Amino acid sequence: MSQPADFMPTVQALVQCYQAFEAYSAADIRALGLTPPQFDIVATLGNTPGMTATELGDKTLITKGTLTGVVDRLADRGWVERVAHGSDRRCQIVRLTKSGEALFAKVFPAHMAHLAACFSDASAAEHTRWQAALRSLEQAFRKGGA
Amino acid sequence: MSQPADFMPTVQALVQCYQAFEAYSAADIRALGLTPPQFDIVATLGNTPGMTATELGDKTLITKGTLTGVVDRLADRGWVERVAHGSDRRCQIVRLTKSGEALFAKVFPAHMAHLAACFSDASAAEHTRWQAALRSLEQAFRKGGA
DNA sequence: CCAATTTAGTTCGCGTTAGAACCATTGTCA
DNA sequence: TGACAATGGTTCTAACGCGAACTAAATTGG
Repeated sequence: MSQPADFMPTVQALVQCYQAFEAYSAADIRALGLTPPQFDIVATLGNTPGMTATELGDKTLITKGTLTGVVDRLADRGWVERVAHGSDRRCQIVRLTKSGEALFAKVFPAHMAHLAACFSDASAAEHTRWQAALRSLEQAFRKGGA
Repeated sequence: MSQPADFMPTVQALVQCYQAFEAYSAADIRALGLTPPQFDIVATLGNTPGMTATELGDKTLITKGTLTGVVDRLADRGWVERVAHGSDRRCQIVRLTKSGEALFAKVFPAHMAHLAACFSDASAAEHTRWQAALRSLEQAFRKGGA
């Protein structure tokens, strides 16, 4: 049986790593005038013809209740719009407006460049190692719940 | 120069791994009748004589503005109390009440057991590998910000 | 073809979050 | 000692976050 002393350092390392990323990323996004979920949605809608709210929630891991409010605020600022779905009157397509596309063209490359700065001297082998570790750790949590 | 195609898979793996952990952990904590930050505070105060709010915030990574509200709700339920600091009238010591200690004795081992289930067949070598990967990735984000 | 179920989104309650403004107390230093 | 900065907490605002209850529309099964 696994003891707390064995696995807690791993859990703490995960939490601290994530929070370091989150702090680094969020500061940049806020400086660009968006919140992290707002950026997430604009980035997901960029270069697409739009998608249903459910699809958007699946891709961004934002639950539908939260999504309504985030999309509302983006719509208030004129960056996204809701249009009717052709065949299913329950659905609404959320898509970027012209102004939203301009925003995407500005903030997406800027944020990618900001993240790229962290990895300027990371090798492909390091990325492989990070991804392998993270995916196996993720599996542990998914399996544990089963 | 590092390209998004190189590092985005790593970032996505981190986010997904963290969210898998968070979902797994939070579901158990809520079933125990607490929210994740509340558990964090009770766990931090357990087996201690109490500490100042600032210290508590440092250990739990909860900002002071948020901490006031979380401690308020824990105090409303009778699990923690604020007592005056002997020498500095600005400080308040937050500590578990008798009832809070009983809660800690119940929920802390329960949650540790819940997490342990994820790692029942993880070797010490795997933990070492996970921690090394997470710490080096964390360094990338901290260095990037400098 | 109609009742029962499912699905899409919104709304609501409660709690968390960061950051900024604010007050009281303490520390610094000239 | 007396202005002035730093520190400890609270309060405020705007935005998330989840789960549950709710409405409307579509699907399914008899």
